[in-house]
Amino acid sequence: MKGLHVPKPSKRDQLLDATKELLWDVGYEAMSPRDIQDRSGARPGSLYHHFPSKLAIAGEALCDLAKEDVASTNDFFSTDAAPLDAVRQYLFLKRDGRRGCRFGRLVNETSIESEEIRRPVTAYFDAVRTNLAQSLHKAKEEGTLPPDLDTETLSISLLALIQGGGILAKAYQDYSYFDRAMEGALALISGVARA
Amino acid sequence: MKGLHVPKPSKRDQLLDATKELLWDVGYEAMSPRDIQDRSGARPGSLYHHFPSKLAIAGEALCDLAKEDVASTNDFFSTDAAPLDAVRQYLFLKRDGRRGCRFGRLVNETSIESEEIRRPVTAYFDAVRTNLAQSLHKAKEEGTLPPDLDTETLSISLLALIQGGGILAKAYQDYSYFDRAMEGALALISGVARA
DNA sequence: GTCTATAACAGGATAGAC
DNA sequence: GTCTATCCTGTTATAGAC
Repeated sequence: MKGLHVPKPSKRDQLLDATKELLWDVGYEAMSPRDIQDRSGARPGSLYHHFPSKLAIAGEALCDLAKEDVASTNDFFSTDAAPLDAVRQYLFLKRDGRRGCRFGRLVNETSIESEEIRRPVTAYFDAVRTNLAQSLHKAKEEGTLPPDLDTETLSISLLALIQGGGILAKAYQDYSYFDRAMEGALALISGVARA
Repeated sequence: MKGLHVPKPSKRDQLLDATKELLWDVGYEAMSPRDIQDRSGARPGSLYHHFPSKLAIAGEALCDLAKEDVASTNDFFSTDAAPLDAVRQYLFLKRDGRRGCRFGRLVNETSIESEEIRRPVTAYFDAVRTNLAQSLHKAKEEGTLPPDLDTETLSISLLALIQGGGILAKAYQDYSYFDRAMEGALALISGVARA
C-alpha cells in the first residue's frame, strides 16, 4: 500500500523543507529559527519538540540534501556518453547561478567548524570529485586523454573550478562568468585530448 | 618632513585596522560593532563619531584592502620572468589557507548586495584577472602558448580556480587541496604550451 | 574626539497550556 | 505534537557628559 496516497506532510517535514530552502537562500548564520517557523507555518514549540537546536535541524536538512545531490550526481555520470563528453556536460549543467552551490556557500561560515555542517558538505564534494575522476580515468584508458595525465589531481581542479565559477558569478552578478570559467578549462582539456 | 616619525595612530585608524582584521577572520555579518570596539580599544562613541554605520566602516576598510592588494598584485606581475612562469608562480603564491581569500569569502554573504562591499571585491578580482590575462597574452605572442587560445577566458578560469581552491582547502581543512587544484590546471597549461 | 549609559530590536531557546 | 507566551542575550546603534 506504500505510495498509494500522499500522506499529509508532518510539521517535522515542513520544518525540514523550510530549512533546506533557507540554507540555500541565505546560509546557516543568516537563517534564524524565526525564519524557519515563518516559512514552514510551525511555531517554536514544534521546532524545539522535534529538534534540540538550530544546528541540529540544519545538520539533518543538509544531510538530506547531500544524499539527494550525491545520488543525482551519480545518476548523471551513469551514462553511455563518451567519458570526456560526460565531463563536458557536467561542467555546463544548468545550475542556479543566483544562489550558487548550496554546499560551497556554507564553507566560509563559522558553522563549517561543526561536524554537522562540514560532513555533508565534504560528502557532496567527494561524490563530485570521484565521478569526475572516474570519467577522466576512463577517458585516459580509452586513449582520449594522454597517459601521463594525473586524473585524480585534475578532478580536484575541476571541482575547484565549479566552486570558483559560482563565486565569480555571484560577485559580478552575472552568470556568464560561470560559463566562461568552464569554457576556459574545457579549451585546455580539448587542447591535450586526442581528438 | 613627511614620514620622519610614526604619528600616534588615531582612534579612527585603529578602528579601521581592527575592522580589516575582522573582515578577514569572520566576514561582515559575523563581525559586530562590539568586536571592532574590543579589538581596537575604542568605545561606541568613537566608532559612530567617525563612521555613520557598520556598513560604512566595513566599506572603507575593504576599499583600503582592495587598494593594497591590487597594488601588490600589479607589483607581482611587474617581473622580468617569462610570462608563463609569472602565472605559475602566482598560482602557487603562499596564501593564508586557514582564512581563505579576504574578498572571495564575502561573496556568499547578504552584504555583497550592497555596493560598498561589492565594489572593492570586484575591483580586486578585476586586477587579478587583468594581470593573468596580460601574462597569458604575452605568452601567446611569444609563441609559448598556441595562437588560437582565448587568454581572456582562460584568465577567468584561473581566477575561479584560485577562489575554488580556497573553498576546498577550507571545507577539507587541508591546504594541500589548494595546491593540488593549482597543479591540475598547470598540468593542462603545460600540456598545451610549446616547451 | 572619546567616554559611559542605555535604548530598541532580533536571535535562540524554554515553559507550560491544550 | 502543536500552540502561545515569555526569557535572556547579543546586536546596532543613540544620547549626552567630559
